[in-house]
Amino acid sequence: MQRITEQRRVLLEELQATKRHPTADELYETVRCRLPNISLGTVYRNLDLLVRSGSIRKLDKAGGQARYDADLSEHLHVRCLHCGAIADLPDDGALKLEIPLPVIPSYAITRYRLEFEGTCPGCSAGTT
Amino acid sequence: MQRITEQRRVLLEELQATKRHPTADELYETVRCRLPNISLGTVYRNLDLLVRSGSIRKLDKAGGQARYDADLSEHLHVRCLHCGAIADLPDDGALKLEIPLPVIPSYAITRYRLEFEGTCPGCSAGTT
DNA sequence: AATGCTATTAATAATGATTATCGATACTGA
DNA sequence: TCAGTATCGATAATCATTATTAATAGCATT
Ligand SMILES: [Mn+2]
Ligand SMILES: [Mn+2]
Ligand SMILES: [Zn+2]
Ligand SMILES: [Zn+2]
Repeated sequence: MQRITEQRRVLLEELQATKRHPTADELYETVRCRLPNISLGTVYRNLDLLVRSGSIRKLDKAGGQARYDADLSEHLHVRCLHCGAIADLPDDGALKLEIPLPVIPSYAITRYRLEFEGTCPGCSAGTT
Repeated sequence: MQRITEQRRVLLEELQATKRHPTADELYETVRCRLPNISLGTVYRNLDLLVRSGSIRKLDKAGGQARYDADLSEHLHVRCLHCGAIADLPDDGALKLEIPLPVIPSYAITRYRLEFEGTCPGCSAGTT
């Protein structure tokens, strides 16, 4: 009962084709080249469906637009504080983080959120 | 030129008097007992001023209300996925996390966000 | 005390990302 | 074929937060 519509398929394809962690807005612009009549609501609806079915990840952020990632492999992100762009951290080398879940009486801690922040190459070039 | 208004002082006092990490809304209700005419905009404005002056911390969250903390000591938080409540992690014992900032060429990584998630005692009691 | 200056306020409107609604359309399977 | 329903595009609504604005209050100088 979960159809594979053109809109959903193209959306997933375009997200899988980029390493840029685009926002719903950016994805909307991209997808419009192939589906000129798609509406922004459809983009949001299908991104939500894809997240819920486990096909993509949502990288949300207070006070800004969420970004989406079709790379389901375990990896961490760094977010630029100036432009909001997200980049993958290479997990080669020193970054083998093992974060143990804390144990608190009667509190069931199931997971954590970890994200790095800084200034991306583009924005540090502008701030010369 | 930064006056210490009654509204600002009471707001800070009430936040310092609780361990509950209240939202702007909750703080608004609390403060109205002492300042019945305060407006929600004033609460937001002064919380923002207090954050910017380093007197309190803001714990924001995508798709929900931000919460505020007057405890400036270094400590971590756990957020309940059901009710949104935030609790402090006791930093005694095993939780001496040392997270090294990753080094990426031309990317200036300055800090990280780490937050745990789970189910608080109240919500796990309800889900019996 | 009177004047001028500016920070702040309460009330209210606006913003912006996301979600909900709805009538129309397109699949799907009996 | 045809009922049932998933999805669509368009558009309105939501909701936390921020901006605007006219009025007021604090402070300094005359
Ligand atoms: Mn990624
Ligand atoms: Mn705390
Ligand atoms: Zn940047
Ligand atoms: Zn809870």
